Amino acid sequence: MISTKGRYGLRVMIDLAQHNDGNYIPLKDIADRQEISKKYLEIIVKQMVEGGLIKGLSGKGGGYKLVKKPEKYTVGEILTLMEGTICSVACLADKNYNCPRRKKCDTLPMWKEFDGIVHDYLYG
Amino acid sequence: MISTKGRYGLRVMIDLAQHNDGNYIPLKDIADRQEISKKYLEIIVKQMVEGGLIKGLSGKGGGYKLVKKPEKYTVGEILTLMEGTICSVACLADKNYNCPRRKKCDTLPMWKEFDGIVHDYLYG
DNA sequence: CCTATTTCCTACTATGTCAATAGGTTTAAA
DNA sequence: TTTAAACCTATTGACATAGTAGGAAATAGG
Repeated sequence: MISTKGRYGLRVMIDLAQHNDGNYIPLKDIADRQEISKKYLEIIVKQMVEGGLIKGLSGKGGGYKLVKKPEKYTVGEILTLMEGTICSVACLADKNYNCPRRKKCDTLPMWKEFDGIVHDYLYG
Repeated sequence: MISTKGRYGLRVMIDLAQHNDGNYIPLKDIADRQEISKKYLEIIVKQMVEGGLIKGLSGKGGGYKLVKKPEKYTVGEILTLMEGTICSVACLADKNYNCPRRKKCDTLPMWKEFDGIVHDYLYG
């Protein structure tokens, strides 16, 4: 289940795309339009700045803006940043998670196929 | 992310299908084969009995068995029982969760389409 | 009837994540 | 220099996860 971080993060990105006129957009405006606590959004946009999805400018006239054209983003990259991973099962989420049963697991192939379908939709 | 309840539950179902000879299969055997704590599996199979996926028989010679033919089950129904829901976002999980923004939400149509694809794969 | 085996039941717990809130500091434009 | 904005650290209550513990009830076979 995608948490509020992923859902709100996506809505912030769409809001920024819809007001993508070159200016920095104050978080307050986004919070008002999206009806989400500005304080909580601060945590979310911070992650997005650190992840390189957007950039922020402090001070009067400051705010946030996209770093690339809206159409260059995928929902997948936004959700992956906010959620840490969008894998359906832990077995596939972390390369270091080497399940000792992976050679004989009857469900792993299904999970891999499922994960592929999810990825195709969100990144495609 | 599907939790251990969903993943283990599915593995129990497959194990029961692979040993579906009419006899009741003791949980100990399943736990040994699947290398999962029998105590933890008790919680999981209890849910599956209550959900009507399998039936249990107490006492010597007892255990668990499927209530219908293996091919009549879908992964979706098993995961839905174990996880409560397999919706990708809370906005779609609960009929009673009436988001006040649902009429104007820019992301809801995307989530609905995504959920449809997930559903098609898991129940199809 | 007795015993071994199995399900069934209640309770407990440590750890972590979620969804924020609170209050302040720094930055930069006008 | 004022103002408006990002930026930073910390805290919190509620809930879910992933089990563990110990026993009671049921049932088949001898």
